[in-house]
Amino acid sequence: MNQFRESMFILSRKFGILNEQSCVNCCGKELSLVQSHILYEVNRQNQPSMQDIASALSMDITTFSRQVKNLIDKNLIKKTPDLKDNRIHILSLTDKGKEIQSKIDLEFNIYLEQVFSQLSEFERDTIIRSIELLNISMNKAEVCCVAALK
Amino acid sequence: MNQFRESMFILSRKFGILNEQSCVNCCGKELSLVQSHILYEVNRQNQPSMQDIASALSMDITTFSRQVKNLIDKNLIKKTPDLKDNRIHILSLTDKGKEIQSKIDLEFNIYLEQVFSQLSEFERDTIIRSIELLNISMNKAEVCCVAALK
DNA sequence: GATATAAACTTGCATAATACAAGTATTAAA
DNA sequence: TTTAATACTTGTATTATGCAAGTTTATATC
Repeated sequence: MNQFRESMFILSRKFGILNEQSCVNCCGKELSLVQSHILYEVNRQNQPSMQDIASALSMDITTFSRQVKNLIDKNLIKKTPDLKDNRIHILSLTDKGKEIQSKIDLEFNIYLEQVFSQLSEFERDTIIRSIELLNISMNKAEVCCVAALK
Repeated sequence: MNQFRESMFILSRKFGILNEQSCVNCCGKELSLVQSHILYEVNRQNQPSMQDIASALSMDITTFSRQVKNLIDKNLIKKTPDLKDNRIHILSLTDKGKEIQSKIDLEFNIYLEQVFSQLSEFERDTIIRSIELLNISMNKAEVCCVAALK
């Protein structure tokens, strides 16, 4: 139990560093880690609203609103009013946003390949399935506060 | 590869939320998440210096220095000069710090039990070993920037 | 159809977190 | 005995954060 928490703590931190490094390698100080997360998540989701992304990143909506403004100023994100409900703003990446996003992705994959090259096919599969299994059981367990993330 | 990143992204975020919730449940607004991480890490390591903890949490040393000051003001942490080298300050938890730390631990374990109760003994072991394996291969791979964390 | 309620954001504001530059104090190296 | 390096601290400016209170649009109630 404690062993698990400790390992997860370290893994999380390392994963964070990989993300940070990928972001820095790509864009230096032009883009913060949080902003790169927003690009990542907007790219990942389908026609997401502000709420969708903010809650996926568990960010306060007001903080998020301002970060989106920053990203629009940098011409990385677009905000389109929803046709059915004008309160909702759909987020999407601009061409430049897509470019940056895939550049970060590339940087990340370079690191990831180094990590995975240490492992056998079987180990890789086991790890990926383990992480997915863990996510699933977290979804089941925490109805109250963690269920929102999929 | 992308599947891995996506699952890890979600897992990291959920783990972060569990940590945050444990921290909030324990101490409300008395303690920030970062501060709880410091307590956790000081408790985990043996006679750690400022540098040790700052780098384990990949925090800037100046930011860390100020957070330590906050925690000393809250009477949760002690700073003792190293006998052999007076530049180095060894960190340790005060009694109150230990108390808070184990209270957060308790909160965290309640969540964790809910998660693990969804899983079989075998699944649990596989998950834990997978995460450890992943940590090990990350250590091997990233000599440059991630190797520091153990 | 008018009014009340709620949802999806935005902005004001005060506080906390961050990191660079430049400092002090102590130890190690030349 | 200088010189350099390490371990930390403080000054300062910038950014991030989140609550309160706002606007605008949609939904529910009568």
